[in-house]
Amino acid sequence: MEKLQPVRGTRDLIGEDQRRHTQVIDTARRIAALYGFEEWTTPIFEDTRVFSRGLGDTSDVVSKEMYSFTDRGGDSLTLRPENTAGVCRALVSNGLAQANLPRKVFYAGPMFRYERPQKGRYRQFHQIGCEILGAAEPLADAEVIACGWHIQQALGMTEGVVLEVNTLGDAESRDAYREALVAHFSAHATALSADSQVRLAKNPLRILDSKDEGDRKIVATAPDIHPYLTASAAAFYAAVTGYLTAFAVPWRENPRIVRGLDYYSHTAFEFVTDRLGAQGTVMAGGRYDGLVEEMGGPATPSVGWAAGVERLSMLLPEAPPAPRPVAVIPVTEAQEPQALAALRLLRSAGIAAEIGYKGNMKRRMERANRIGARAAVILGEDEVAAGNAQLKDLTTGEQMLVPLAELAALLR
RNA sequence: GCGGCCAUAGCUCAGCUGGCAGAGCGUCGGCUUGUGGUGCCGGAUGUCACGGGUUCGAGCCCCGUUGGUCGCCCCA
Repeated sequence: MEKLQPVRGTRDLIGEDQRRHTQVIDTARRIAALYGFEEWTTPIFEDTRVFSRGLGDTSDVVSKEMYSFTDRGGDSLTLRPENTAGVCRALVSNGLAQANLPRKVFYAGPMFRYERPQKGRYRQFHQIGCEILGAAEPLADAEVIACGWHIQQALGMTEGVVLEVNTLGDAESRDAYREALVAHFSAHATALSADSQVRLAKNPLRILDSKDEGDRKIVATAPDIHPYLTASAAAFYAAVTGYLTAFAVPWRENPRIVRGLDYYSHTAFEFVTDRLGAQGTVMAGGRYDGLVEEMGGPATPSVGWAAGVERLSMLLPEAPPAPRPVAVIPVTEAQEPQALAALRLLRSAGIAAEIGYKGNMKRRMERANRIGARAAVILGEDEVAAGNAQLKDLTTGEQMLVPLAELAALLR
């Protein structure tokens, strides 16, 4: 029979991998709650239009990178490639866009993109994210970034990670900037890489993050957006960065950060590291003032970010340790009832405890060691008769006789 | 969609110019019938990724496929 393997770009989370994953999500959930975010869970698949609206036709995203399928009712459905669109759709579907804004949403869960896997990049991967829906104020941008920064701090990974911030301005600023960029790159068109010559026609902003050596020289002399900002867009950017400083979040300006889609405006930011090969972005986000309208809701200015759990897991300074239970060991079968009673006692006291299902005492000791038990509670005929147990510390090897009544307190 | 590198035991890997399939770790058993982890002795484990080809003979050479990995494209 053919050996079954996980499908390309998917993987199992077991042992240390799962503990890292859990730590990232639990920590993010806890910190996000401190900032007033409530957790939402939206469906893993949606009507394809939830994701295709607003994407336009400038990229391969819709045609090549979504897991889309037709269900038995003939509807086109898509496994969610990201969760911002789903959250915006949920806001509208549940009638929440009408009142009580802004709404602050945290989410965590699997996402799916049909891509070639590489370091930190999978076909089923996991994201956490925070969105503030219905807030046009720059304080919202700064707060959502501060929350992301705080999560990374709580995970102990801010060493080597830098927050880069830029603005895309408003529509008027961006149109002017795009024109200037096209003029600059057109003047060097023949020197551009083949990829970038295509970008020049399709999505000129993307030339700014080309990895081609020759392109980079031309990019270096390309204009920044800042001279093209309208007065109000410039004021918005100044307010966001001022609030970041007030929140004590270290940041630096990177005028090369862009976004490809039209519904983005103003703030764009990325937390980047050089420790993940080609996949240097750890957490990325920005302001999207047009997306909720794309979902059929009212104009709802919003800002948020998403982060890949796999990448955050790889950056954890150390793996969370495996839990170390207490092993309860009857010396012979005759002590099994007392062993079960001790198990119950320990678990009721909130102490993780295990019992082997078979084997003599030696086997059970070996198993206790293998599962990483921190202590063994050994119940023999003599101990049981006197209401005692042997309590053995499996790290030091020290063993002492203790009354059963004191067990839980000694192991807490 | 495109390219570089890789694929031998559960894991990490060695395998000479093409000549009997190997090591360490792990695992199992024993030394030790009321004590793990450290010691000593012993055992088991392979479609050498898959399919073709060359050869007296292929883990090794050639072609293809699949998978992994690192990049490119893309990155909502």
